[in-house]
Amino acid sequence: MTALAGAVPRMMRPTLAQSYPRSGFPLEVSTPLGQGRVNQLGGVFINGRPLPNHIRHKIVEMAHHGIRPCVISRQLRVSHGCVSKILCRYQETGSIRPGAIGGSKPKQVTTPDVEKKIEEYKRDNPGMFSWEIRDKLLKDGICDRNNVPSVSSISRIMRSKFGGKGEDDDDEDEIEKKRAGGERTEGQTQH
DNA sequence: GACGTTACGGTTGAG
DNA sequence: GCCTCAACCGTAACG
Repeated sequence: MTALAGAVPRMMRPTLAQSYPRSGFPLEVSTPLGQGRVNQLGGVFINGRPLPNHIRHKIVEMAHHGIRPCVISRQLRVSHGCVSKILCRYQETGSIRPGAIGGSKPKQVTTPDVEKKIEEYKRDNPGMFSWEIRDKLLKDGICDRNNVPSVSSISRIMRSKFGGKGEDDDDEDEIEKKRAGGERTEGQTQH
């Protein structure tokens, strides 16, 4: 992360494809969650996806009990780099949850201020269209032509704020369930 | 042997 | 509705 682009690589290592005997990873297992892979410790993981919440929870819990990271790594079959990362983050933020994956860098148009204003407009006039809100943001001087959010951004914000689902209580278990359900259906459609 | 760090391929989602 | 791209993920390996 802190590696500079032009810096001389400190270590030359084989590519992952070379490290793993076949198809980039050692083993592929079919799990209800889709593309599961098996790491060197025999643990199942999904490349690019966060570890399940209960595993993350367990890592923190075991660390709390004074169990050493290497033992946690072996017991839960999670790479020690991952254990170290999760514990580090937990110490810094107090949260075991993964960061927000995906999304573009905010273009500084949908600032909390703007979001608040959009909410306000929508509350005042629920029938208001996105383009009208956009217009009003300009008119009220909240944004100018350069930083006004796009119509699709506005409708996205409105969907998240007024979409009908209780967006605020993003309970971890709910997220887990949603994810598992979504991925299961995905798998089913493929299967 | 334990642990911090980094390169890598992969996934995700806002714009 | 599709594409792009930056941010994050976990693993493996180095030091």
